[in-house]
Formats: sequence, structure tokens, C-alpha cells
Amino acid sequence: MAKQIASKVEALVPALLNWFQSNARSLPWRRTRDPYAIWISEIMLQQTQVKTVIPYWRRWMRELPTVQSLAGARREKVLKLWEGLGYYTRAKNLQKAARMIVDRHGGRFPEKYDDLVALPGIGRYTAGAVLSIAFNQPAPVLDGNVIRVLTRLFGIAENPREKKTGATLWGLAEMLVRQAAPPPHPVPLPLRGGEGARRAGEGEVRGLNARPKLEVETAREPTCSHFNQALMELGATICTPRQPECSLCPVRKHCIAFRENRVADLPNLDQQAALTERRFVAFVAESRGRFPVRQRPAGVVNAHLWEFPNVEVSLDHRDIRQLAERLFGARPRSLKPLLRIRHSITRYRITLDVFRAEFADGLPRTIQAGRWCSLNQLRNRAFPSAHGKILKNLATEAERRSSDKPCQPTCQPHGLRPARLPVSPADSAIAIEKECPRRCGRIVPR
DNA sequence: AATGCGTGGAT
DNA sequence: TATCCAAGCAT
Repeated sequence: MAKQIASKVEALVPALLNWFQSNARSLPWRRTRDPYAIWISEIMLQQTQVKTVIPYWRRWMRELPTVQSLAGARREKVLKLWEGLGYYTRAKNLQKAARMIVDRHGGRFPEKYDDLVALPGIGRYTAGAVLSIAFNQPAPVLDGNVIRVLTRLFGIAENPREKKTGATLWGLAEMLVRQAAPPPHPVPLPLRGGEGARRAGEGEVRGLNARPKLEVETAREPTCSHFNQALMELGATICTPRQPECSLCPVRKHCIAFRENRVADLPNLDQQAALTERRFVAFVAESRGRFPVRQRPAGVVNAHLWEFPNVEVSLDHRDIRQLAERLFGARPRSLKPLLRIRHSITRYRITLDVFRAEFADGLPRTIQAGRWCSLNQLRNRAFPSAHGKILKNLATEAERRSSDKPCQPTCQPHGLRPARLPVSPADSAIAIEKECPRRCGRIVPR
């Protein structure tokens, strides 16, 4: 059994290396061997697709091209560069780790596994990825792609999340990348039989010809780097979760799942938990061109990012005015529904209802732990995706407002009288206004 | 061991 | 539209 696996491993490595040579996608981080650049790409690629990462990586490398620049950057800038990628702890850990590299490693990127996994945000996978891809060390990687490829190739039906199965998979990944590494010493002659012509030929040349130049030439081909990337590339482009392109697979003749028609059954993952519905109501208030926003505290979802004041409510909650009063400590002069955003984070499906709130002049100067920011100040802060959409909506509206000509005659700033609103002290109803029908962005009385 | 952490692409 | 899940890590 072990022998079968060994010979299979031996066959897979050259096939995948050869395939990768002509089928590797051209990705920006594949044009460098800078460990810092590769580290950044690996962190960004955690649970995130290549297509999404590319523009973020380019911008990050332009703004923070070295580990020193990252270590010295302001956190707000780091978060802004990460805005929209999610899992924001990744960005904060990147900076922590960069400072550790500068402080404890003299700014030189660690080349040892133990040093790498000691850095925040670097686990077993990322350490292996940086060691193999940047330094061409025979360190294994096991990510979602590799799990899929290996469970199919070797017909592993156990749940890969189980500890024992995970150990098996890591073991295979290690055998493979070791096989991809050139032998540490010139292979002593004579070779025993059955090793295969390729390896024998290589050994002969090296054994007979010990010129240093040849060693250098041999070592130049980064086979560990390419092999691990080949494994992941196969999983990303051919051996995909759904509708894999087995007809294009360079190793299908070695694939147990393909032979036994079990490709669709592997890997055997447990289905994800059902989503829970939640609803939030957020407010955009404005006073003299400034908007109140607050920063989320440490230890919660989207920690340290900014957001518009909001509260969670029951799915059928109706009294928006009451929410606004509670949040701002003042009764809004008007309330207008602005937009509804649906999104999901982790296991929650969230509806975010956003309202525009106007207050009598000078009313809410402070929102609990919040700040009044101009549009430009808002643009420099990092928002979670849903609140980023609110900001985008705001910016679009402001753009429209400033570029359009004044419209006649109902719109207050462009035309005539102020909106006269029925706000008697005892009145609990809020006058819902609407936008100027000429789309100048202003609010007009209904 | 199980759960929390975001977002968007693909189908 | 609904569902899956992507170059995982920390606790």
C-alpha cells in the first residue's frame, strides 16, 4: 500500500510540474520572488478568490511596497487598503507581523517554519506557502484546492475536516513536495533499479560532473514552488468543486475518483449551517455637510471599522422614529427611507434599512462615541461593505446635487420656500418627504 | 472540536 | 434567486 502511494506520488510530480509550466495563469504575484509580496498575496487569498484579490494586491504593493513601509503605516491606511476584502483581522495581523519582522528579525523576512508560524495571521498553510513559493523549500501546503485535488486523486472519502483525515492529507502533501525537491546530495551511483529514467539520468550527470555551475543551474528551477502552485492551480482551474474539467486533467489517469466515477462525491464536506435572518436600521444624518459616524470597538465583527449609527431590530419592527430618537437623543424633523441593503456575514443574512434623518438645526452634536465627518473625511475611513454602499449612495447624491442646475420651483435650495413640515409637539407621526422629482437630490415636501 | 470571522464570484 | 464556497486563522 505504502509502496503504491510512493509510486503514485512519483508519477504525479512530473506530470503536474509539466502541466503547470504551460498552464499557469499569469498572476501579478507570480512575477516576483519577494517574500513580502508573496506573503501579502497569500493573506489576501485566504478565503478569497483570485479575481477579487488582484486589484487589492496591486494597490497595496504600490502604497506599501516593503515590510518597513507596512510596519510604519497608520492603521487607518492599512484598513482602508483592505476595505471590502473582509476578515479585517487579517489586515491588522499583517501590520503586527510586519512590526515583529522589523523589530525581531531586523527587517529580513523569516525563512524558517517556526519563525513564520509564530507571526500573527500565519498558520500552517501560509507558512508552507511562503516557504515553498518564495524560498523554494519543500514545505507542504493544504488549502481548499489541495484538499479537493488530493481527496479525489487518492479516493479519500472521510471528512477532511476530521483530524485524522487532515493528517493523512498533510502527509500526502508533504510526500509530494519532497518528491518535487531535487535530491539534497548528488545521487550516489550505482542507482538501484526501478527508480525511473528521469531520476537516474539526473543522478548520472550530477555524479559524473560535479562542476558548481551545474549545481546552480539545477537549483535555479524552483520545483517546490512550482509544484505547490501546480497543485493549487489544478484545484482552482480544472479540479473545481462543481463541474470539474476532468477531460483536461493532466493526472486523471491516476485519479481514483475519476476511475470510480466518484468525482462529484469528493471531497466529503459537511454542509454549512443554515443562515439566520437579522435586520438592522441605520441612519444618515446630516448637518452642514457633515455626517455622524462611529467606529466599531475591538472584539466585535468588523472591529475598528466605521459605520453609520444603527441598531438591530426585530424583523417586523415599524417605529423608525423611535429608533432615531433613541440613537440621537433628539426627535428628527423628518425621516426618509434611503435604501435597503441585503448582505450576509458569516452565518447571518442581514437586511439593512437605511433612513435619512433631518434634525432641527444644531440638535444632535454628539452621537455616542461618534464623530461628525465631511464627505471627504468619510472617504478616508474604512467601512464594512454594507456601510460602504451607504457612503457610495451619499457620494453619488452629492455629485448629482452639485452638477445639476437648480430646478424649479418646488425644490427648496434650488427654488423657493423651505419645506414646511407638520411637526406639532404632540405629533408622533413623522412627515415622510420625498426627493425632488427632478432628481436634483434635494428633499421636497410631499 | 467547533465556531466566529466578510465578501463576492460562479452557477 | 439561492447556494456554495474561495490560496485559513485564532480561540
